[in-house]
Amino acid sequence: MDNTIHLNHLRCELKKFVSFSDAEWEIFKQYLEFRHYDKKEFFAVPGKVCDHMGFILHGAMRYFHVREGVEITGYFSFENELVSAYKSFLTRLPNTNYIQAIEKTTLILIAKKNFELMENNPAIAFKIEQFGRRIAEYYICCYEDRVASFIIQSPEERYLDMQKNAGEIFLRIPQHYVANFLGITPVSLSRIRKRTLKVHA
Amino acid sequence: MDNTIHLNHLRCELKKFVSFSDAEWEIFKQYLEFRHYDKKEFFAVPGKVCDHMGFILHGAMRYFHVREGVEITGYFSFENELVSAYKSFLTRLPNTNYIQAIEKTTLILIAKKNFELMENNPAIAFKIEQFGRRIAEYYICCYEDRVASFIIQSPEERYLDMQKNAGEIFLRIPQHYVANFLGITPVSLSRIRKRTLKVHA
DNA sequence: TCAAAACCTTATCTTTTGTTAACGTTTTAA
DNA sequence: TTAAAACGTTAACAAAAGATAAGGTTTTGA
Repeated sequence: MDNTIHLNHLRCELKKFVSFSDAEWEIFKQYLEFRHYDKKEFFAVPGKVCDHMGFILHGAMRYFHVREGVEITGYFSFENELVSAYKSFLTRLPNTNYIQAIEKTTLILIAKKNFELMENNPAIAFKIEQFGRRIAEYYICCYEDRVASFIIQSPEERYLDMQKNAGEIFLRIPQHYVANFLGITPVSLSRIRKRTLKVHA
Repeated sequence: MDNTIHLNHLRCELKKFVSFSDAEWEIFKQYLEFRHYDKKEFFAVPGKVCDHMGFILHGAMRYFHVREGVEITGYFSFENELVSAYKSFLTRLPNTNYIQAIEKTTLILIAKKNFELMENNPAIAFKIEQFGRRIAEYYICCYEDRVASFIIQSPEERYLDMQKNAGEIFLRIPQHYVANFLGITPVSLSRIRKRTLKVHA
């Protein structure tokens, strides 16, 4: 199978973090693997160290914790986004949540050990260091906003914001997952939807 | 004034991110400034780009938003921690919250422009890149836990966890600030305290 | 195709939180 | 030193959310 198209796509998408020279890209792409996940297949599970970072070519992933036997969804990732149990990937400590494909999903993977090989390869070490930094900084910006939303906004306001800014999500994700993401129960989200519908009608 | 002791202290504390060689440290420390903040003095305000990252030698800082004229506290930083409006510092976009000293506080500052100078100085660029990466990765791990706490835990559970793991905070921070940090109102925290007190009595 | 599972809504009841205000104590600053 | 401000608690009521269960629809998978 020829994956050239997908690798070029990846290189292009990664420009929002860092631009690889042709020489660097030749090295970098050697360390990538393609992997397909069926719906409901797991990318990461609790108790195991997360050894990979993935780039989503197509599909979607769901992050969730299990607490007293109940799944609580904390996050989603979609096409052209990265996916990883980042803390575990960074610290090599056992992961604490599940990451699962919620559609048929194809990832391009980078193994932690390959990351480390590149970090020790002078031809690409600096670029990898930049790459890792930009990714981390990008996610910090996202996290800053997300934490602020929990501090400043009510669940209803979070829902309305999400509907405005990420309405697409609702077309692909069951509402009871979205509810968890907003920090509330599915029943509560259903009520909020009913409430806010009347305002617009 | 001789700040050698404080600079050595900083170098030691930064080892949790990265170790500077003697040569690198000589360069790095040239770019640092000391600054004192009186109680209630601002490190960052909304609408202005945050141009510095600070290391707290002593004192404490409070992060808060103002919403409809009301202050909502989102975070604190203490001795030997970093302080910055990180997203603004990284993106050069106007900051959206206040960062204020809540005690007499002394910081060692790095200006963004000095960071950039070092990023372009071959003698230290790689180390700076590593430094920036490790800081970002460190905060990502913190944020991952903090977001999870909002998704998984009730306010009461967050309070009990905080009391267990960061009890020291309560000795220095007014409770109505802590309440915001937990995502609730001061009145609600007061009730939670009363409730949970009875369990232990 | 068809039974099972998943999903969303609704209802009921309980618990928790928000809001506002009052009160007493402590801290602050002139 | 002293008046003002800040702080924590409590009360009363309203609003919102959690828990549980039931019902109907849609999706899934054998």
